[in-house]
Amino acid sequence: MGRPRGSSPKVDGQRSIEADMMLLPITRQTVTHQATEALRERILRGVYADNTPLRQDALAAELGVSRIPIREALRQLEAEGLVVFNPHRGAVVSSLSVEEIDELFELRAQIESDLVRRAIVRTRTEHVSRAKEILKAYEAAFRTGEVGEWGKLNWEFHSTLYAPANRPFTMAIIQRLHQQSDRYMRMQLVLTHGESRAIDEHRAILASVAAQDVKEASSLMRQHILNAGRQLVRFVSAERQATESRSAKEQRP
Amino acid sequence: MGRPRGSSPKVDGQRSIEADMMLLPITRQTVTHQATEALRERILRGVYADNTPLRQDALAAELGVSRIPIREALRQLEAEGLVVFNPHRGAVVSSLSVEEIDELFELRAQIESDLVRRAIVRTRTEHVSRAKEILKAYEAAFRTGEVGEWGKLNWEFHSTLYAPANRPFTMAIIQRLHQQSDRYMRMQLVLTHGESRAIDEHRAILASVAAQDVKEASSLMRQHILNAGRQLVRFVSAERQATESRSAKEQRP
DNA sequence: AAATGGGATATTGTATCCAATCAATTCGAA
DNA sequence: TTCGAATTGATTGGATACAATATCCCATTT
Repeated sequence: MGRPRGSSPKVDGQRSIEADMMLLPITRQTVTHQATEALRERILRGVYADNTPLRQDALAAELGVSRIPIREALRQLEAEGLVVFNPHRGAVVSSLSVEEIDELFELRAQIESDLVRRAIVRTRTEHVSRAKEILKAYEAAFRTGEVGEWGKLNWEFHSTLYAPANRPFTMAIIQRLHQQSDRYMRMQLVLTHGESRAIDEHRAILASVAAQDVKEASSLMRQHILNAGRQLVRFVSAERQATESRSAKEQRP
Repeated sequence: MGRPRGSSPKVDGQRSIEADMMLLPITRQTVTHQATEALRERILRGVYADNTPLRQDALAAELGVSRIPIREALRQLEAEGLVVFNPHRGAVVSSLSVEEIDELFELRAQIESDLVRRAIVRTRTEHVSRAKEILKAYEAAFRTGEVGEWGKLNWEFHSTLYAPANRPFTMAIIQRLHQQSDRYMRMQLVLTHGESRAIDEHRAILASVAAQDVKEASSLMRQHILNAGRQLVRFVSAERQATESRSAKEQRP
């Protein structure tokens, strides 16, 4: 599933093509696709923070492409909820209200607790061991403060547990919800040096999954997500309160 | 909402502008936005059926615009799951497998039964009367066979019941799931002249909502959606079986 | 002080051009 | 004949240049 197409070498031409193949093993993707991924990555990693205006020319220059793929990428990210378009005023990185964050986590709790319930009866030992591996990497990233990796590994852990449920449709939706929530979780981790409660919760979840305890696993997952949500809502509220009063002070110094 | 722009006559010149203003009061939308809506509408109404290739040039000519807004619209629809891109081969209208349809309805049942549960305690009489109005229009459209209106009214009915829950995030997701499912329901209605079971179920749901019976409403909603899903899965399975054996016959006559 | 009227700066959209790629068909050889 | 390779035709992917809007800001005017 990894690389779309290994070769199709097309030796025909002259000869430098082979050399190119060596240097760029495979880049078999359209520029639009690459731009979409690059921009999504930057938004998720916080390079472009909330409400950052995304100027087409600047992005095009930055990625070394024309504006066409940039615009298509932005449209796609708009549909994913990561950017918002204002006609003739451009795109900005989307921002979730506290209420939306709260709703987001409640929705996740509902869907994901059901997913783990469905998955657990079909979970094989290889799933568990794979989840265990990911958890190790996750905890390492947590300790070393690599918040960039954190989000990806967190999703990998969760999705590994859900995979046996065989619900591709639901998974796609949940992945987007994870994207949104991880964006703020990452910020929280950076600024608070992270609570390690999530680690314990992950371990407990994995243990109950390994033990095939459907009820327990589902319940733990639900609480895990709701806990994270509550914590995050508190954090974001405080954060916004702070910046708000700060900007108010700037207005009349 | 019919035609995006009657013509774009480009009369520019001197004075016909006033006349245009009279005819088209204000169309304050970007062409990309209009193209997106036009294409989405056509896909949902079955003008472009499953797996129909969507040629950029053809669509551009059809809508009287250039290829750029078409491509951006297609990207957006791709993110909505209505079209699928194949690099260098173009976009085609997406098609759901029977398994995906099944999953889709189970997911809807889960989320929407919860939504109505949350909504019901905040439901006011005006919500109920509005839902009753929509239901009347819905049944009328059902009788007269206006399957185009059907999907829209079905969504309006459901969303009216969910609105008091105040869950914009969840609503956006559910709306997309409705889009996907209505696409196939519409086909079913056309070809089977429609079962009227949905009408009875809708009435029962509305009655339980009006009676503030949380448990009953949630349960009815869940069954309503699962029923529709089961019915649709049967229909689509049979349909695909038929066309499959038909095309097999064509291959060796 | 409020309203008006330009620019300046973006985005939005069109038009053209070219390269890369895929699909189909033709061509050639076993 | 049949299988495989090369050619061709059509389409997408992408760049560039340019025209058109729309918004924001700011100076000017009333």
